[in-house]
Amino acid sequence: MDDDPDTAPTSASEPRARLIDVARASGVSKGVVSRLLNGDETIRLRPQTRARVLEAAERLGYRPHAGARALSTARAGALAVLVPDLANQAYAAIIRGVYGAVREHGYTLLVAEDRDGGHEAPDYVELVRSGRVDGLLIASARPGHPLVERLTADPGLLPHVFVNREVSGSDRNVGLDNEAASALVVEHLRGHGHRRIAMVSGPPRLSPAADRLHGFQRAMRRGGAGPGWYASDDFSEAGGYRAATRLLTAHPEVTALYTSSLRQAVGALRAAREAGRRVPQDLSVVTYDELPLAAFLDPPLTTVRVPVDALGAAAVEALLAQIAGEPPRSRRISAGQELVERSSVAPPADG
Amino acid sequence: MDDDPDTAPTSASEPRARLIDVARASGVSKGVVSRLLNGDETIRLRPQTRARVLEAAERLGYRPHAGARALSTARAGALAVLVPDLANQAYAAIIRGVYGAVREHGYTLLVAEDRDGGHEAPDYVELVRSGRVDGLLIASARPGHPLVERLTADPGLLPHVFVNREVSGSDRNVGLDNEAASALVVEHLRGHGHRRIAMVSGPPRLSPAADRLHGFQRAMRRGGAGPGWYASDDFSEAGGYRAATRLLTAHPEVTALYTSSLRQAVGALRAAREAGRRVPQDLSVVTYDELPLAAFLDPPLTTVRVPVDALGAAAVEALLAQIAGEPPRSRRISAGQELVERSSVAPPADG
DNA sequence: CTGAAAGCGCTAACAA
DNA sequence: TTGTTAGCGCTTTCAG
Repeated sequence: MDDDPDTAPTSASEPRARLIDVARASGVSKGVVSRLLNGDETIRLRPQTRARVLEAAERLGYRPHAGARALSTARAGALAVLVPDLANQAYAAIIRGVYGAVREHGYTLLVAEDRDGGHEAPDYVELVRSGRVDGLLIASARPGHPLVERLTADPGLLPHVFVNREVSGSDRNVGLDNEAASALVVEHLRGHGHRRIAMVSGPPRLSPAADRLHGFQRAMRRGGAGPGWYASDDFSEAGGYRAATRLLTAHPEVTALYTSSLRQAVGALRAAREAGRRVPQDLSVVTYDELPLAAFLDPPLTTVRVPVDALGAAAVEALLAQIAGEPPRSRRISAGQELVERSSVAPPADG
Repeated sequence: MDDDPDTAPTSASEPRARLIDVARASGVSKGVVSRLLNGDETIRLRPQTRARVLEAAERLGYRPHAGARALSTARAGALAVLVPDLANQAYAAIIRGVYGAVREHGYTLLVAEDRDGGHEAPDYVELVRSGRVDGLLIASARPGHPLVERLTADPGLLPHVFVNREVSGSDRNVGLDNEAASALVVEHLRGHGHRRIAMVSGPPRLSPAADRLHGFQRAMRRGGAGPGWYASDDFSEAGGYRAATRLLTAHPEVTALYTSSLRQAVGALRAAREAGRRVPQDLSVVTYDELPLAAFLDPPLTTVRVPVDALGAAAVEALLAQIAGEPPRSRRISAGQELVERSSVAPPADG
């Protein structure tokens, strides 16, 4: 993969080496070079020929032209990932997970921000139809999203998977076990003696939010303490602030708060301050999203870490399988969730 | 640009329409369609022919194949932007700025994370040499970076600009006026009566960090209060924490802190807490990076906003000019900096 | 085992 | 004003 910058022709004036240049330099035909370089198993060269070709390719710094290849194979060799918000670290984590997997498969990744109120949204379908990418990893699904609606109406339109956010009715969802993550939190809190737990939930129509809430309620009921309270709002700081404020005023007896995103946690922390409640002495807080910031908040937050890399890998594999013509199927990653304990959880004041 | 999803052929089975399909459907030749669709001025069709072609293209949902076009024009129609850290909101802002400009020029943008300790770094040169993109917007430059060194040794290797982080000796830097931003902060603080101001600076070898520090010192001297104190560390939460701690213990007389990034500010806030200093009563804080999080910290932080969109636009323009064959030249955006006042600044306790 | 040649979809130079 | 045609660089089938 790597080439040596010292031997490769790097000067601007020097035109890029083409397949035919390598062929000529090594005294064989284009076909041979192509097949060899692409790892064609059926090709049987005598060792010295093979070495000669390889050496020439190396020496000339040969790189296949992506466009030419795309033209003749009808494959772009690239995938695109759509995230709703680039400024959100949680999506950066998803992108990284996806990126690693994409590279491992020798593909290029195109990252696009598919914002909610996005001005005139770019046409992602076009990305595929123009042959720039072979398929879409969609992490920005939401009800009413034009692309999602088009895709649910006609799933065969283009290869795609929905990452993290599931689309009901689709057989191309790749997600995490959000319910289990919530259960982990509830168990942790109960283990510390909390019974009156409230949850700051996300937008109810977004599947991860709904699943986290559902998991929370199930775990609470399982613990025999009723479903607990909750308030839904945006995944943002402002959303967390509002929801936590509502919760804390309506149910002052709450001793622990579980927020659905780190950004919400930041807002909830502010709400707690304004309500005059110290964390963790007067209120314990646990949040979804294990990110560096969590360790630097006041106090450092206990979080649930979820296997984002595995998510990315699974999503890419599902998409590639689809591109290869296999029938689509949804997947859920459930292993690898864990609690990261810091200092935002303490036993409730009244035991 | 937009096509109507209802009339365009969306079914998977339907093969994509090619240029020749449009030509046949409208009874003209490929050349005509190509020239018309590409806005060739010299072409003079009779109105009804033109309408017929346009209608056919629309009806068939024609999208030029990016690879084929790249092959015949020797242009990919795409650019790549390299950022050091996707999880950093500051770079998300840069990406957005760049993205807008790229779209306006009808190009596609490829976002890549070019991490410092990045495992085996992908070969970004390859991105260009393989014809996948036409040039690189590099926001991840740092001393010792292999790509940067290669590019300074041989700038003609590929079209590129260094965004935000300048590379000394290069004539392809597009940056902000970091010194002016710092001056703004110092003036604001002095206006509130502060004289003993310290700065939490970034890695000294990164140009924005050095420039911000330099601007700080100049502004301080200009105010006749000596250069002020400073401590350098990473742009991260941990870096801000360490530097602020050092500053606060070595110079307890400091009444105001200026941090070089929002992440540093988060760490500095923690350091202040641990030093028993309330913000802003005992210590005022102002930071670089105007981002949503700033409003939700405790207390909400006063920040400097810098014109990131203009940065992106200028960078893209510079790169496109270079691709078009114009001689490269560096640019600096200086207008549009402003202070966003929140509640982390108060007059010093001792006047 | 290796070479030749067709063709992927598009642009642009040249004819008509 | 519009049509024809020769590539762009690569893969792949089919001969040799």
